[in-house]
Amino acid sequence: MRSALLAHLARELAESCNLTQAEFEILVVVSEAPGRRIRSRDLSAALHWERSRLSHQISRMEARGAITRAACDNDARGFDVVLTPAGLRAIQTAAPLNLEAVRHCFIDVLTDEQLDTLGDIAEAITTHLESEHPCS
Amino acid sequence: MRSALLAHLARELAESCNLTQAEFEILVVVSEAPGRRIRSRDLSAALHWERSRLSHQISRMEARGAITRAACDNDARGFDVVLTPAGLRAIQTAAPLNLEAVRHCFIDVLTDEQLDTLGDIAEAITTHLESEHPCS
DNA sequence: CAGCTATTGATGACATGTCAACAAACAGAC
DNA sequence: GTCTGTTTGTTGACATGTCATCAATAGCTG
Repeated sequence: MRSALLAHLARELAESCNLTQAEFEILVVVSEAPGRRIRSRDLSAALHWERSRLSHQISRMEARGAITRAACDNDARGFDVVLTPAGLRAIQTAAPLNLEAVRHCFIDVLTDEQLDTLGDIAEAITTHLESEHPCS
Repeated sequence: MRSALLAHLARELAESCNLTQAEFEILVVVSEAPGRRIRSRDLSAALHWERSRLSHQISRMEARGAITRAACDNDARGFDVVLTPAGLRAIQTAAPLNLEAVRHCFIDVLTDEQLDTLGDIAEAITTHLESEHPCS
């Protein structure tokens, strides 16, 4: 169920906006950050991605023109990820469409009660996992 | 939640049995098939995998000695995937461990009521998706 | 049987993710 | 300041997944 749902959402995203799931996630976080810019380190933490994965992905997206790297103020090692106008347009187009898709395929299909229970389930499992694996 | 859970299970699988998620799935289906052999076409259908992906994966697993290709009776195009003794041992070791991990991280954490609801949720969404996307 | 179309796997190009090793910059102890 | 260990991001090798394409075979229709 889970994989079918995610595959469906990813497909819709790709078809309607020409965006990858990964690209979408990055754009969401960057666009929500103050000043529409965020340091690479914080981005990887927000996404729970490895730094290396993020580095590759940023390179690809930079090549496609959705984001750019900008010098970081107080740390010469890092840099800020900044949305280009094109990237901003992309996320502004995609976000409402994706929201609508999620609502249509997920929220609307379930009762309020089921949604509540699902929230409890997610919380229970997450808590349990964290108690077992504090590292990650 | 979902991704953390799956990542946790995959990690346990890898650590305890030296098996990939993909390898595990294949071994499960093959070991459950009559005669512990199954045709490639049917395997890809059972897993909802692309044939190409399966082809690559089978090549890799064949190289590692978990399975072999055997001629198929009534169709010279296809072949049967057969477990080697090593593959059989691997799945027989891994299956109970994985079952235990799932139980520990998932089933035991939830109430019976939550499990019931989760089943309903999965069914509702799956049904809805299929009605929208009959092709897949 | 001959000819056409569908099915089945394989393959190569490419996109993406992980891992280990690395260099540069930071930060604290001295 | 300098040493030392840590953090940050990059890189290259590799594993894996997708896509388009291909060859061989099946199977149907005349």
